[in-house]
Amino acid sequence: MSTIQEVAKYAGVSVATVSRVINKSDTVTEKTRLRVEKIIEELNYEPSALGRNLRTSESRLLLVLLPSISNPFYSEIINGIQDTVISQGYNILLCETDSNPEREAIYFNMLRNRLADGIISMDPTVNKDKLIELAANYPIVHCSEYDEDGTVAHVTINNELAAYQAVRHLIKLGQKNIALINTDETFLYARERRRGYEKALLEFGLPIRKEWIYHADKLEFQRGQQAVRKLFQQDDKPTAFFAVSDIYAIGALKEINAKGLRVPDDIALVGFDKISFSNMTYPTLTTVAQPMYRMGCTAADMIINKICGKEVESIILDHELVIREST
Amino acid sequence: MSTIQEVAKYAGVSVATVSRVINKSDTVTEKTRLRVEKIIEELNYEPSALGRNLRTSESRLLLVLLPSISNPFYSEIINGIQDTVISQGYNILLCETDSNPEREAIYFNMLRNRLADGIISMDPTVNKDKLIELAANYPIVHCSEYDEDGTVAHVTINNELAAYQAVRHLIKLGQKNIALINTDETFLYARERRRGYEKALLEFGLPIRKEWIYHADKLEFQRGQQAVRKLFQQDDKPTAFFAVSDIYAIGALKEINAKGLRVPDDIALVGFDKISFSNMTYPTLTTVAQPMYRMGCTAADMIINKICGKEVESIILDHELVIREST
DNA sequence: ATGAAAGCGCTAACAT
DNA sequence: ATGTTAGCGCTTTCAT
Repeated sequence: MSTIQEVAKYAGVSVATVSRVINKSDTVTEKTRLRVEKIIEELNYEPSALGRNLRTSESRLLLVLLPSISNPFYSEIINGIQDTVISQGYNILLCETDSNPEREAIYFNMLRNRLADGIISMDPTVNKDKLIELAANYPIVHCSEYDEDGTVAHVTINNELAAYQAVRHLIKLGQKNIALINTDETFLYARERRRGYEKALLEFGLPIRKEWIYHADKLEFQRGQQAVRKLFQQDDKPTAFFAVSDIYAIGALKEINAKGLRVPDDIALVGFDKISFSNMTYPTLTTVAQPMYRMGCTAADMIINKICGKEVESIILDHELVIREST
Repeated sequence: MSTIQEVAKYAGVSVATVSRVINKSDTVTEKTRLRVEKIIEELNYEPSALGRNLRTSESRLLLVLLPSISNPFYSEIINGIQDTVISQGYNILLCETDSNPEREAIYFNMLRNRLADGIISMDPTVNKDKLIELAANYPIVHCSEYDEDGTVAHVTINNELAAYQAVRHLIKLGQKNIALINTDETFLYARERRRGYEKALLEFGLPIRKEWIYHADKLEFQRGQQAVRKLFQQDDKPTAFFAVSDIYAIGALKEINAKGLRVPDDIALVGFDKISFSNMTYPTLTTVAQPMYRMGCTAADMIINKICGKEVESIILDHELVIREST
């Protein structure tokens, strides 16, 4: 690997001039520029980001933290982020945390280390204190998930309202026995969606039955199957399910079909996220669509503004209930 | 952010000693070590990776290139990589290329830049010349996909054999009219699996019919639906499908169901990859399982060995035909 | 056991 | 328009 020194030497100029050529300063004569560029080409020289970053103390790298890449929900968000940051000269690196505090700490450290300029986190706040402390000194925004106490700027949807509308939709269809398939309530969205579910029930005079609220721990299809199995073991069986993720809804659907019951005639079902799978099931899934691409773009704009020292406000985007065959 | 200088100053020692404490050198007295550690704690000091990397010229960061994170096939591979590299003091950054040469170039440059120590690529070789040139000077291994001309070490399965076995399975079930739903043949696995498909047909005296080989361009469910639609427009209709990805197979299944045909009675169907969703469909999908986790571990071992200057050999892992309800 | 000092590759302030 | 030089934060060699 050649260095700026070698380029300078062979081009017969100083390193400063080479640096000027690389950084497109306009105070270099055409002739010099061409000579330097020729040498750069010949030596196959590439400026070391390490040296540059150490000097400028910026890396133009953004970290995107996500619990797991196997949830297709994140894909579109990432596309939005990617498209937005690239146009601004940044790049993103995806960091899978598994919601594991140790892994999270590694990525947090990359920020303190100056290896990255900012973090877009889609992770529930595993290490809350650390995050808040970090966010005070470094650019961090939350996307989709966020910290309820609210010191960190975020972009998200109104999860409570979305869940409320989904459940109200079921109730208006005549459903009275609606179970909730929820995820781990360390996720804020899980807590919010439960609230929306409960609010809808209360509003229509339906009882909130603890035994009809199922908590899955991992976001896997199998957990949706398990949920249905468990809920159907009870004497009083629900006739409708609201799942906080399409992943669970798809698992639930599989189990309902396996029991010989028909959706939506015997059992109604609503999911959340409108992942692409949700349109491949039989029947297709009623679900809540989030503006994922736009959410990604927004998060990207926010983090870049933050890096530039601007104040950024949290943003709530619109969602939409997409009614398909399962209700 | 505090620096090593400040720590040295407050601890009343030289920066060299602080460095020794950080790097756990054993030539520091207990007493000094404790004093320095106390100051590090107090100042909330974190060594700058930038300074360190510039000095040691290593980053302990590995890049993992993948075409798209929305294909669940990659998830398990990444888990394998992650688990392996962490134990060796490395970290990975996921880079979504969209098989776009420009994006790929960005990540290639991170390697030349010394921002990363090595690349595990699951991308088809978009920019072949560049890759080969790079691989000559930097640690790169291919995982799953690879370069047929073979200068870059890789870990993969025998795609041709796997496809052959899948199709043979259909033939032994009495199927004579088997269509292939393939992906873009810039992917080597697409070319190999087609070869396996053709080999099986030839071996059992069945004709290879060009019009029964469908090429989808993007890896989306919809393409599987389209494939079936297209293939069914023909006068001579296939009665079985071999799809080179579960994604296509799932789309195909949806379309077959929509036509009122039954799987496997009317139409038989085999997929590839054994993604988790392939067990959620009705009926469940016969598919080819790859040892994804192990593939990830192997790729990780290979790249680390390469970084350490060792010679590494390409490796072929075993696959397995998983027979389920769709055949 | 510890310190002084060089230097990794680069940018930018200052000098010419 | 170009060169000289300091210094970003760290590790490591060589002295002491």
